[in-house]
Amino acid sequence: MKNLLSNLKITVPEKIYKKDPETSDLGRRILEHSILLIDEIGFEAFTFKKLGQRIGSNESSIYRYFESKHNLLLYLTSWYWAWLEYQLVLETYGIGRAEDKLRRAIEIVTRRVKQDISYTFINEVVLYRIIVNENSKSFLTKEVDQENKDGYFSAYKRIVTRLKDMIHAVDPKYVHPTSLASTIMEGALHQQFLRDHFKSITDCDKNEVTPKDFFTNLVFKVLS
Amino acid sequence: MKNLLSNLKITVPEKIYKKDPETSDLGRRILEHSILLIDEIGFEAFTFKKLGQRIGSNESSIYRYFESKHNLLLYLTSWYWAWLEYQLVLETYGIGRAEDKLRRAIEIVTRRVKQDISYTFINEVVLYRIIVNENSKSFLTKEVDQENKDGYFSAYKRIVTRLKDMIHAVDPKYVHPTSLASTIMEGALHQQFLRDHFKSITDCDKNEVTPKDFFTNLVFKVLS
DNA sequence: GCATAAGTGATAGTAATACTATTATATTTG
DNA sequence: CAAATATAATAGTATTACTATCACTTATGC
Repeated sequence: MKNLLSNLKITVPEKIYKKDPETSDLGRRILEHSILLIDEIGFEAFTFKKLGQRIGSNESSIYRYFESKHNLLLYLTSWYWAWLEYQLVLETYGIGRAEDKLRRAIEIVTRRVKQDISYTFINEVVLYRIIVNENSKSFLTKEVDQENKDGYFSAYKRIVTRLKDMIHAVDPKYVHPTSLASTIMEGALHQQFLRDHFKSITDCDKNEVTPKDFFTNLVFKVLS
Repeated sequence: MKNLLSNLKITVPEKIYKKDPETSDLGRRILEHSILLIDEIGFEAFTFKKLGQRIGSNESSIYRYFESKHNLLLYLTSWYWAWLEYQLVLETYGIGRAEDKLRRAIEIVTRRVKQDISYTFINEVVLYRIIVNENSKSFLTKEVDQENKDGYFSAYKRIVTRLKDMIHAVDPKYVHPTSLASTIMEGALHQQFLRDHFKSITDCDKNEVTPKDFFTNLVFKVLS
């Protein structure tokens, strides 16, 4: 799987960037260090000036790749969801039994990324923390409908749809498979956030419970 | 109930504000119009200067009430959750059967606010839209742990705990009542957002389905 | 090998943001 | 009526989120 992934280029909707950051050394440094810097100081305090200082480059050069820090965030989140979609497709491809397939899928979309898997300039462990903390900010904006039309959220929506199809395969009579799928996706991130900051309103981390355990149990109770 | 509520003052943690906005005419205008303006232009574009122009007052006067727009958002979200907690307590108080009580509670925390109920300067219908669009931004910050210690999120956490207790009363053997409760709370807002902006990844609004229907069905399947 | 284009860095500049400080004036309260 | 408090007006600061220009370097095409 590692080999497969390292040969595949994760595709991000073109309109998100002005110039493809994967095609140059500076672009790759922008991606690598924007992830580290956003993780360190948070998206609100993150600026292109600070990033430029960090990578020994100029603010104006970074603007040649992304027209705003919001678009850079869209790039990072799109990259992550496209990457997760590959994991999901590859790791569930060979599974025949619908129930096993769904069980595996839930594991994939709810697990905390703990290892840098594809060995590129993108550190997936840190990127995952950014997803937990900042993903919602990519769509909770006044521009969401236009950006949705431009296809910026398509990777995320495709994952939800794949999950929905797997839920449907297990129980074709269940009437809310799409909402269940989107609840798992968003809920998993939320539970991860709660276990880091609001332990009193989650069961995760008590008795070794993980978001995977919670959602697996939930889904199969709902479908059985 | 209307009378009860109009006599009760919704209490927001003191440290959130520099001067209690409910104690003066200017303060009340700040609350009233910040809700309307944030709803119109979004939290990112909202500034104290624009709010000042809108209410015929001065930027610096608004800073005497709130030290930043982030704290104003914390005030509004805290107010909403405190208000919702009253609704929850009052509307479930007399219900004896655990199952009926939980059913009612789910309805209360998942329903879209459609009527301005308590007739104050706070428009709850518009405030609810702000909660859907902006609530996550109140805690997805680097300051969350300190602000949590200062009690800024206590009303929200109390609602989750009350819901958890009701879930436990229905099924004491269910092992993840707290995560289920927090999933309902966050998931309801998310489903509302999806039905406004990402219809393809929710079942809500198809065949008259509401977040209440989805979560009621889900919870009672999980607990039965 | 040379011209052209493309990429980068440096600098400057602009409008707006997110505040703080000061002072004058108006209003409330004791 | 005096004292305290609240508000408005103005000014000022550091930073943000960009845009524009120009010089310099490096890659590419013929």
